[in-house]
Amino acid sequence: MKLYNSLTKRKEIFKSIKPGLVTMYNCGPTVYGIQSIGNYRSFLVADLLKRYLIHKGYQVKQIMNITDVGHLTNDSDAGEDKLEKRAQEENKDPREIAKFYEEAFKQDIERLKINKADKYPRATEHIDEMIKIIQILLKKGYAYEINKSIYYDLAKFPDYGKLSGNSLEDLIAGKRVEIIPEKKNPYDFALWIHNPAHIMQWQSPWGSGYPGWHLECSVMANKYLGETIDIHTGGEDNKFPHHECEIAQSEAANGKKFVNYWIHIKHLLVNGGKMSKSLGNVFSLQDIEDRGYSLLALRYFLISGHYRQNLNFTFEGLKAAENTLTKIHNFISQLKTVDNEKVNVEEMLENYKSNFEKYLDDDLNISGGLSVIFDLIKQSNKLISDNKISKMNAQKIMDFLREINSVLGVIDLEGNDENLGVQKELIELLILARAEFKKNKNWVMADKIRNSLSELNIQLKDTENVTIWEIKG
RNA sequence: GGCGACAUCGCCAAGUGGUAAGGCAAGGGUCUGCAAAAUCCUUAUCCCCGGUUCGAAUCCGGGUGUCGCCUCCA
Repeated sequence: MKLYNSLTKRKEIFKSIKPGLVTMYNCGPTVYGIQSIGNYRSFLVADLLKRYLIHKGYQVKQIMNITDVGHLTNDSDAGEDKLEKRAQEENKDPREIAKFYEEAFKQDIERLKINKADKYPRATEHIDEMIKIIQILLKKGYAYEINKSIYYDLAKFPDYGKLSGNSLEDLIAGKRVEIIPEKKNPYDFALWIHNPAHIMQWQSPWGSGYPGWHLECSVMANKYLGETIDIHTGGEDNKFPHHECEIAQSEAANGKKFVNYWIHIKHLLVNGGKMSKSLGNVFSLQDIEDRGYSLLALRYFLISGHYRQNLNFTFEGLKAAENTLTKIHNFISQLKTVDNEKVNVEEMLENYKSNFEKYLDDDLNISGGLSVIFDLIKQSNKLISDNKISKMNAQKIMDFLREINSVLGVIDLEGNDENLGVQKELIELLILARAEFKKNKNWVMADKIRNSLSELNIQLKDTENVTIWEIKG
């Protein structure tokens, strides 16, 4: 399988450090508010990648950090901490805020059917390790102390910028770097910040303060996954400076390569432009549901665009995704009812499977992967209408879809079968009654049953032999 | 000002040298008591200009346009 590596800027054959095991670190959320669907796009890509690696037979060890100590809005001491800001607005302790939104995040993940990472370590629970790495960097001469704050001395790390394409000279030339007099060089970033005004404080060898915001990822990746990890994912905005700083910290401290494959996920746009609060186009999962769309449709939408391409969110697009899913689910309902003469379906499925993998192997070519589903549906429908699909064949197709869905997670394979209990039997009883009415050409009663069920959100569909039903989405 | 990405049918989106997958939407037909579903058919020469090549959406150069990052952000 190939993955595009942001570091080398080309697709590379993926090879894990240890055979059969992949270590993956995902930049996770800062829990100072409800996460947007944009955030979830990047988490969904990590999920897709993990699911596919598992499909390929790897064991995947996945860590996603929870940032529960605020980042500064800039590297100066005067920066504002988002968590603290929120805490002040809501008149609460920052820890309360973080806890509340972390919980909300975890619920969202479940609702989006994102498989859980092995661990979601919190930044505030790793302050000791952060202090340790700062001490190592100081000892090795990569950092310096000024006024009880510690800065990274980037002049000592010439590789800085190799990920984003920036160079230190460019950064100065770019003149957006704010000059903070106490730093040796304007681009040096903070490892430890002394600022009595900050609410959250920890003790350190340099007095009380709080850690620089790039440290947590270096520390947690190292602690849970090792000094060199296979894959590191994050939104494209993290590439610079965050990931550059992680590299500088980890590689200087450990003397080893930090990450073999960097995966950066392009941003989700809304109506062709940046998602931003001022434009009022930042949507949460709740917003999506409130407008009557299913989260499964959202998952499909967010997953259906290649991760290295901006995906443009519109409600029109979401509607289209929902329609597409309906088509797949209709096919499954149909599949559950067939029972005709036999034809060998295994070869066909083998073919689709290898196509699916051929696409996904190529840097997660999701569009190609999805097209396999539609090809399968088209071919299967033809076989069904030719009465060539037996119950056993239908089962095999279902098993195939289940396998693919272990990677995609966008198909509801259970459909009507789940959580209905007695209701299910009642519905089928009514369908039976309607069949009698139909046989006697009592269209009034037949339509009455159909319409009444429809009002209860149960859609009947007459196929050639039987009537199938499903819950309306 | 610096760094980077992208530009393919009405919309979304594959395709990285051999004459354009797939989804949505639209139109027409079949099936059906009607409806829904299903199904069949129809719709592009790939932003512009120039070059390389027997041959380019695919490579090179130059335009134009869009988007992102450079300050916390997935």
